[in-house]
Amino acid sequence: MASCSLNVHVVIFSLCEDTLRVLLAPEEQTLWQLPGQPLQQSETLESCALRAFQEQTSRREVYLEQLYTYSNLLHHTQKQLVSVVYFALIPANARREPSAELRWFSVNQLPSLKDNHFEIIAYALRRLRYKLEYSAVGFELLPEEFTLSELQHTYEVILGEKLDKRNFRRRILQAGIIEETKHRRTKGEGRPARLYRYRPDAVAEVKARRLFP
Amino acid sequence: MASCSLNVHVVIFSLCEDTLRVLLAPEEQTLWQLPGQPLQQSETLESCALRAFQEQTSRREVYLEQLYTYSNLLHHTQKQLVSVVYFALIPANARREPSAELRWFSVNQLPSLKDNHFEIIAYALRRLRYKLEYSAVGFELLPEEFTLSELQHTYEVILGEKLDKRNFRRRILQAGIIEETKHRRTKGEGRPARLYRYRPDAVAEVKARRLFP
DNA sequence: AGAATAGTGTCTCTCAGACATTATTTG
DNA sequence: CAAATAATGTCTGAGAGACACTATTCT
Repeated sequence: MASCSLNVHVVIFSLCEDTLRVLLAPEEQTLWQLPGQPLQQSETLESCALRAFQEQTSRREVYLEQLYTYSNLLHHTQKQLVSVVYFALIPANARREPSAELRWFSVNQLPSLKDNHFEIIAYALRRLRYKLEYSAVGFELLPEEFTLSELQHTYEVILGEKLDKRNFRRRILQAGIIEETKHRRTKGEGRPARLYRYRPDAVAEVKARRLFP
Repeated sequence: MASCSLNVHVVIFSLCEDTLRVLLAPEEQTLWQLPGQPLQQSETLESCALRAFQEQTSRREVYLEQLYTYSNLLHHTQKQLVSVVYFALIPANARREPSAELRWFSVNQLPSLKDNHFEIIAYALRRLRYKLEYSAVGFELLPEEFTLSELQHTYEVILGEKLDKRNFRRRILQAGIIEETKHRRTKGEGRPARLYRYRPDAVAEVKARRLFP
């Protein structure tokens, strides 16, 4: 194929101040876009996606997952636009001040976006919510050690609903994917909370209920 | 990016003679590959995928879903190979004799495959099995009207396990995604079976059980 | 002592899973 | 009437969901 520009974009989620946020780059005037770049000849799609937000995190390990590949026909220029989109999760503590002109936007208050980037973010959010229900992806937004209240709060922010504390604890514990540490965290107020950590040997994906059959 | 060849491949599943099969094209000697072709400038990814098996089916509507996008660095040629893979389902009755040199292979007895096509098929199969459990994708392999035994058999072949007849019927019926027709089918032997049809207004995706609520 | 947050147990109701017999047709 | 396939109902156990009080720390 003659002229195909292949770009890789990343939807980067993080939790700031009780809202789920997405990192966006300015496009022009009041128009924003997802961070992204053209695929280089010497890299895989994944390493290109990694590069796209490397400066945004101090973590070696980052949750990164391929989301979807979009194609757009730009009729006026007769150009074919192909974009491979990833989504990534960054814990608040591993985040740096956004470099350049990048800014964190709440998923509930997005600015005007380039191309179909709004649709892409909506899809990424749906996928994140969906994954939360059958895998252990929620930990990726938290520091290595966390309290159960923090974990529950993360779930609540992403799902956009309140959860029952006792049911949450019961299930997350008997799922066997986190383990106690010897540490506690105190906010200076109230009873200090026990810290937990994700069990690296845990089976993160759990079988979903079978609907059919 | 300078030289990127962007191909679209399709994993086409169908049910023949009690086995789940994949349509493959000969590559060279004893090596086979997934049907595919380079993306044209004037088409979207999806229409390119559709084109890749249009001659394989007489159906207007075909179940087609994007699977994953793979990138391969071919070190010796310094070329970048990007392949967007779709998977498709064709009902046995809508299938034609494979054109050209294409052949249907049982997923349990695949030949030697080009590049990472074995991995791709394995992933497509995993996805198909997974989808079967929370969506109504099984109908896409059957004619418009089908008996419950045929439907159950489809599930059994794909999942590779026997299912309980009563539980299967109970759940598939109370899920409300199929409806009775007035027709019956008889094989000439045994009691004729009632024919059902997929309800086009049905909500095919059902909520999965929440693991971590 | 009061404020703040952490931590804990029970009951009910739904639904998945196991299981065997009767009904209808054809030759 | 024999053979073949279709169709149907019940019981049990696991777990999701609703719900309120006690425990620990700090000031």
